[in-house]
Amino acid sequence: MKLEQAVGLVIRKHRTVEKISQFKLAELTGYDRSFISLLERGRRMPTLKTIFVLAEHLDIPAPQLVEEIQQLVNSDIMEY
Amino acid sequence: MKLEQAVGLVIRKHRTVEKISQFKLAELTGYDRSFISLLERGRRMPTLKTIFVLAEHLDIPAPQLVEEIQQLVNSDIMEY
DNA sequence: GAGATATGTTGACTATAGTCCGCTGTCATT
DNA sequence: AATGACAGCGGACTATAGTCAACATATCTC
Repeated sequence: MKLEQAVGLVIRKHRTVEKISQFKLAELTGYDRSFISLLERGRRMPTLKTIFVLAEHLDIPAPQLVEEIQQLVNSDIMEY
Repeated sequence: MKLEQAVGLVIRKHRTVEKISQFKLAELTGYDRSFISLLERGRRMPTLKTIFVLAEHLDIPAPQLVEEIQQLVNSDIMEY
């Protein structure tokens, strides 16, 4: 799977687990809601800083977030 | 410590451990040498993609690279 | 002291991360 | 059917990641 897609899936997964809306996550992190949407749909590649900020507010260590992303990238899961 | 500084230190550390020059790392990763220099001096915040590419050619898992960066950020080490 | 290697630095450029605002569609609730 | 919460999506914008060429300095070796 493409890196952008993996990033989006992992972010969305943790956001829904935390039961918060894109709006709320945007509010928490200080990012724009449309940007959160772009990230989750795999249309943007975040900087490392963004990963740290998101991880913090999704209550997950940044390295673990990256780990999950990497596992998705290395998997054979496809999108269509 | 600032995130950018931590990124720079960790990259440089692993590059020197691997005993390769900035030039060589640039060649391996496909990035510009001046960009490697900027990163190591904490003047640029890489995207997550860049982290993955660098990690691959520095022979270290990306999550571990991020882990080391986080530890530096959370430490009390100062630069002056 | 000339040449080779490694890094810093900078200025101008291109690509893309991230903002802001607004409109659309969907779904659930009343 | 109206309202409200939520997400997709667009265009136009600003900030910054990453390129490229060039010059400077330091060190080391011959």
